[in-house]
Parts: sequence; C-alpha cells; structure tokens
Amino acid sequence: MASTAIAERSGRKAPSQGNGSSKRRQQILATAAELFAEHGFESTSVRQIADAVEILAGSLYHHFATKDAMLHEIVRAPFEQIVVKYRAIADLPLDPEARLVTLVHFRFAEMIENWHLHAIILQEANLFRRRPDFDYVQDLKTASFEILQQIFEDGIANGMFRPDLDLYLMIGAISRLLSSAASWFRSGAAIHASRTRAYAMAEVISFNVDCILRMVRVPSRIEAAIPMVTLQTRPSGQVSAA
Amino acid sequence: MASTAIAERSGRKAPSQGNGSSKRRQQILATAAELFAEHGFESTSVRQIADAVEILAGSLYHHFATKDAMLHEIVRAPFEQIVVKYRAIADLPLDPEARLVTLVHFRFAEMIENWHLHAIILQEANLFRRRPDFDYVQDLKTASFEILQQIFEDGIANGMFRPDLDLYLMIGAISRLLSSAASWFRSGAAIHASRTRAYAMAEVISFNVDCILRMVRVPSRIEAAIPMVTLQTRPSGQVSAA
DNA sequence: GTCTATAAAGAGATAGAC
DNA sequence: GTCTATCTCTTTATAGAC
Repeated sequence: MASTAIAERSGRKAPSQGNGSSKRRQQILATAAELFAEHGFESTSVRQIADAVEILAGSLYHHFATKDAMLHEIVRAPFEQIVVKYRAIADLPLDPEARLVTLVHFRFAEMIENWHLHAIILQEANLFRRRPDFDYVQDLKTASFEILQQIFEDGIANGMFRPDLDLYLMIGAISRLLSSAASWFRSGAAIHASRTRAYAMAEVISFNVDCILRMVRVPSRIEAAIPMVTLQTRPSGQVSAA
Repeated sequence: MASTAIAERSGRKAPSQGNGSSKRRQQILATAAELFAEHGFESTSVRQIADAVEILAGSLYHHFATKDAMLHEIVRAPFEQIVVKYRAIADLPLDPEARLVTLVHFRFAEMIENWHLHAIILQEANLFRRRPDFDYVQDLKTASFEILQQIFEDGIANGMFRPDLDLYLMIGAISRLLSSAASWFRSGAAIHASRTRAYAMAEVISFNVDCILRMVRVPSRIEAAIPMVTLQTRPSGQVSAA
C-alpha cells in the first residue's frame, strides 16, 4: 500500500526516479555529494552538478525530481547503514573499553572513507534542523548517541570508567572531537602540517583514542595499556573482533 | 601613501564606505553577521539583509561596495582584536596551567559572546581557504595556535604537562573541542537537553577544562586541584588576574 | 540616505523533439 | 536518456530622482 502511494506521488510516468541505481544515477549522486561537501548544498547549483558529469542541467531532472531529492538520496540510506554498523561494533563480545576503542577506530576511518556524507551532515546541520523532511538525520544522530551511551554505562558499572562522568556532556564532546578531527585530517592539514611533519591516519586515531581514554578512565587506570583492536569486516558486511 | 591608494580605489565619490561607523552601518553589519552565521554567507541574499534592517536592497550599496566587503568588515577587525586579547591572557604572570585554564575560560565565554563571528569563521572555512583576499583569517588562526603553543612549552618545561605531548595535535584538538563545544552550547542543545536537564555555561566550561587537563597533565597530577581563575577586564580593555 | 526602476546574470524547473 | 529551448523567479549591482 505504502509503496503504491509513493509510486503515485513520485512521478506521473515514473522515469527512473526513486528506485534502482543505474550507474549514471550513482555517478551523479557521487559528484553532487562531492560538490555539496565542498561548497555547501545551497551554494551548489544544479548546473554545476550537470557540468561536472557532462550533462545538461535540464537532463538531471530525468534522474531526480528535485535538487532536494538528490540530497535525501545522498544522506538518508547511507547514514542509516552506517549507524547499523556502529551498533554491530558496540555489540561485539568485548569489555566496554575495548568496544569503545574499536568504535572510535571504526568511526574515524569510516568518516574519512565516507567523507562527503559526513561533511554534509556536519555543515548542513542548520538546514537539517530547520526542515522537517530531514528529521531522520537528528534521529540517526540520537541513535548513535545511544550506542555510545550503552558502552559507557557498562564501563562505569564494571569500574573501568569514572563513575562521576556526565555522559551527556562526555558523549557529545567525544563525538564532536572525532568529527572535527576527521574534518581536520581530511582537509589535508595533517599532511601539509608545515610546522613539523605529516601525520598518518593510524597515528591520528591513536592520538584521539589516547585523549578519550584519559578523559574517561578511572584515575587508577590512567596509564593502563590501550586495548589493541583489529576489526574484520566480512563480505556480508558483518563485523567481528579479530 | 597606502591610505591614499585605498581611498582612490574604494569609491569614485566615496559615500561613507570603508571608514567610520555610523550607527546605521553597525546595525546593518550586526544583522548581516547574524544572517551569515545562521544561513551561511553564500546562501544569504542582500535582499534578506535589507529586509531585516527595513531598507531596500539597492540602498545597502550606499553603505557597502559589495556583499564581500560586508563580510570583510564583519570578520577582519573583530577577529584581530580577539587575538590581541588572547595574547594578553597568555602573558599574565601565572603558572602555565593557570594561564591555560584562564585562556580556556575566556575563549569559551568570548565565543559565546561573539557567536556570530565565530560561527562564520567555523562554517565558512572552505570559503576562506579558497579566497586569497581572506588569507588573514588563516594568519589569525595561526597566531592563536602559537599563543597556546607557548603556554604548553612552558608547562612541559616546568613539569606540569606531559613531556610526550604532540603539541601540534593537542593544540588542534583543544581548539576544535572548544569551538565545537561553544557551537553546541549556543545551538540551544544545552538547554533543551531533554534527556536529562539544562546546563549552565559555567558548568560546560568546567567540564571542558577538566577534560583538557586530563589530556595534558602528567599522570601524577591527574587529580590535582583545578586552578580557579577570575579575570578582570579594565575599561581600557586590559586584562589582569584577580 | 533612501527611494524607484532596472540591468544582467544565474537560479530551479518544465516541455517536447530526437 | 539526452538535447534544445524556454519559463519564471531571484540574484548582485547600478543609475538617477528625491
């Protein structure tokens, strides 16, 4: 029923919009995501996107109903899938600290990999807050907050993390620390760090893990070894600890 | 010589542009800053600014040569003055940790106070990187980096801070932590933190100071008392420790 | 200093030929 | 699935009356 209603709404003669993923569609979306991330959604014109994929502006409307629809397609499903992966990691059979470290590793690497998406989520936060049709973005952010919350509650319960932690502030701080660090790394500042040297991603991740653990560990564990983690991602998309 | 050249360049008949600060000019700039911070520079039209100050769009060009000129006036001088104040605090006759804590307090409060400016600096980072006429923004960021660097070098030298600190990474992390925390606080999330309760600014600052000190202190000082700081700002703009 | 009026370019989107 | 052509609205900016 729902799908019938959607099909009726999405196009009079339904060209190829809304559903499948022809190569062309995916290429256009990837290019649009890149431009949105670089210049902002509202400052990117459909003409710029069209030029970049060597098509005429009008022809884009064969693939997508509106510019907004492109943004939805870039953000919604991919973000949902990412949160699913976060949850899988948080559910691994490891102690809370190891789960935290694994999640931090994964989140950072994942943000670099899907940089365009995360840059858009970060930069267009105002837009998403204003527009009700993007409410799902906030919902997904809340979901990933709660994933970290569970880890911290476990860690406090078993004495690894400080019992006086304000979880709301701490989780927010860690999330922002990570995404701003990824943003910094992606901007190339890590490489052209002219003042000293270049930084590899693993090094930046280790630095951030170290910072985070110093913030959350009980004082007696402040110098404990940092858990090593290797993640295995199966072809199915499932993750497991190595 | 330079000022003559600028006067010649800035306008044929030089209305009231470039120099003084009539009330009207300041009102327009304040409104523009608000809109730029909220919606982004490129997404804000001169018409929106004009509407907000109840004037016609064309009339704005009596006050400012271009939309870009407005942005320069909003960012340049104010940011320069802020960095001057950062430096004054870093030069106070206190031990390095007290100077760090004082600077963090001041920076956070100042970011909330001049929120529009900081939001613009944060959000339009891409724009400022692309456009050579905004190079001074990067220069000022570098200057405030070096102010923190001096404090950390002193703190490592006298044994208060970890000698294994990577200053480049740590200063970047702290700067981003603070500005993202201020952004979060300003967004109202601190008040509508529906899940638990509201947070006062002093509380958020204390939390961040605590996090920062845990990251930088030598392990033996991890639970040392946190220096209390009260800043006095004289009418002249000079600051001193109370 | 603000208005009216308008230029010139660019925006998002549509219709219909091929 | 892409093109040509075009509509309508909005953009930054200017000229000149008041």
